[in-house]
Amino acid sequence: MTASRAVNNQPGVSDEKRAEILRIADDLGYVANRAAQRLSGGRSHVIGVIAQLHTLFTSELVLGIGSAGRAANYEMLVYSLSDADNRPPGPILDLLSQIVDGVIVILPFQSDYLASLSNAKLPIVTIDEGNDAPFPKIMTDNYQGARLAIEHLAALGHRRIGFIAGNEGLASARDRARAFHDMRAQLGLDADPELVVHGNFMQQGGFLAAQRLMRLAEPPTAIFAANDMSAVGAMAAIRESKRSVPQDISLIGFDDVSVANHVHPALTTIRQPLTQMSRAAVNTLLAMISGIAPPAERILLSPELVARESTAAPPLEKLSQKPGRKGMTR
Amino acid sequence: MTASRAVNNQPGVSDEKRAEILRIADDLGYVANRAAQRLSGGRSHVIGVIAQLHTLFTSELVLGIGSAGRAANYEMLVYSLSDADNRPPGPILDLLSQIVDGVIVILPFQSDYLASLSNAKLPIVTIDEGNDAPFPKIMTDNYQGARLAIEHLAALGHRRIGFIAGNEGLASARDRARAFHDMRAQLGLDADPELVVHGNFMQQGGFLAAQRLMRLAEPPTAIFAANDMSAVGAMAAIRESKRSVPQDISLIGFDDVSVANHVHPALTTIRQPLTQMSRAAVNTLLAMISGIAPPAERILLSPELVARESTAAPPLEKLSQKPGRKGMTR
DNA sequence: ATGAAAGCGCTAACAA
DNA sequence: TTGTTAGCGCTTTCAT
Repeated sequence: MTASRAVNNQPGVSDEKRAEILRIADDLGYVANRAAQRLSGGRSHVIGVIAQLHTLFTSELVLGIGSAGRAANYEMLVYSLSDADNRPPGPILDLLSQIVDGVIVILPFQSDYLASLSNAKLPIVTIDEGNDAPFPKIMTDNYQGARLAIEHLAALGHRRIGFIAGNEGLASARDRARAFHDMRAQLGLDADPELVVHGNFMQQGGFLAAQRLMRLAEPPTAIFAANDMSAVGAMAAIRESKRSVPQDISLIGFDDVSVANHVHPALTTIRQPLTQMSRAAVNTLLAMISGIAPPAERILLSPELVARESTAAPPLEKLSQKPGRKGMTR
Repeated sequence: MTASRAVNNQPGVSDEKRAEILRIADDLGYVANRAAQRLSGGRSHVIGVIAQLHTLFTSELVLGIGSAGRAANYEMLVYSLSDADNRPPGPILDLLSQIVDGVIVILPFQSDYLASLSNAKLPIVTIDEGNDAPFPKIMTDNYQGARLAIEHLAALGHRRIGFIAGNEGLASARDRARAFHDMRAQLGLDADPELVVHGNFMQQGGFLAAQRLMRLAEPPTAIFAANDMSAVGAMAAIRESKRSVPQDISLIGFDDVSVANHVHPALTTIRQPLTQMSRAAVNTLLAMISGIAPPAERILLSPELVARESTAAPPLEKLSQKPGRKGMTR
């Protein structure tokens, strides 16, 4: 009836009638039934998010998507993937598609998720990965970010830089590793293979990794951790080895998750533009929902160096191996 | 038609017909439309969760609810409250009620949330607060937990114990504070009011609070932080003051969030039985959905002391002020 | 044991 | 500009 048009701001209703209808609707405390809207082929004005809520980075991203959505008058519902969840995403998408107009997928650690996503009949945008998937992908330029990190350390005078790698299943981790190796070669830094250790993007992995670096015959003077949580773990291991950050060892992370700024010393890191990412994801998705072709197959956002307290010049006695300086005590 | 009965395991279908229907359904890749189920007055087998995803504790609880739900063949959808969200919960519940069979609310920092929740026409269970709300509440015995913490410290020999309080708007924080004061009096511990400092359940608040404690003319030999995140912040402040945990200062937290075990030294803490809590919440909710009256208006779960590395006996020279011992150097 | 009819709240396509 | 009709996928209730 006319009421539907009025409530949905659609043309073809006289101003008086519209005002009257809205008044009555308000009096009645009318709330649109989104499920019914969707069932009858319309739009529910709800977007779905599929995410693994295990990391701070993901939670913050979800929060950002929520705000961005709300700003566009869209509600958000989250489907939380459990860590051990190996079920195919098909049924989940089926469930969501009954309610939401489109889905933003923050890719989980387990890859191969994309394959089954591809034949969904719902607008989808992915965040943080999915190189060869048939829908738009929002990501930070991880390669460029890692370059910034190494350049920062090199500019401070570090030549022997350790690297705590991330989860190899993730493209983001691979890009950061690639940049590390490239920059190391390019800048002529110490290429000792022992300086590269495995991590898993989590605190504990960072701790173990840094422990190994600290036990090296000649430990690095700086460490680049592939994400902030690893860096926080690394910080504990460095302290445990009776060294201090940044006096003895400089430490830089990646993400700029909120803890980075609350840890002590505050962590120097590469900021992923979370707000921009969530906004870009929402905008792209809404465009697709409106039938507009996605603006770009891949949106690459620029990371940024946030210099805080955990990086400094290396200790003087290690500054260089130039003859004549070696052995200086201070 | 008969198909509905067959799919829903309802009586009144011959075994052959049922088998045939299920086979065909499977062939067709049939997936029930939950929205339609709900629209027509049935059950969607989806539960909703309203939560603020800002703290690790909340995220872990949500994950737990998801598993518990899945175990009972229920899916879960999360509505994420943004931190600055002051909108009344009414519309959110309206939205959710179109999709889910019941809602678990993890109460956000802003209180007064309950009032508007009360006239919902949907089964609701709250976690962690809501003393005088008209629905079941699941919570840990915070008072008892805080008692365990103080008793642990006292048993190690501490007499001068600092307390980093939590967000006063939360009943859980108030209960823990109350227990601290009661136990202090009961055990005859040092009652210096300067030993109690404000916190906000977050890392940064804990850091600031511990800083104040460390600057006291006579700092405490042990600190009880009202939650783990505060404790992690406090640990940084203690270190910054050139003291070490637990040699100089013992530290105990509350929650047993996953980082507690990954921090170094690993944090002694009071464990909230997260799995039990989420299971209890889900079970209670499912019972209500089935029309069974909730088993209890309030389910109180028992916390548990998890002794790790951050607590120890106080330094010998501070052990007591008994004449004749004072001034001992070791 | 099976099926037919009606309706949940909406929107699309059409008629007036 | 307004209203009517049909149908989205289900679960009732009431026949058969």
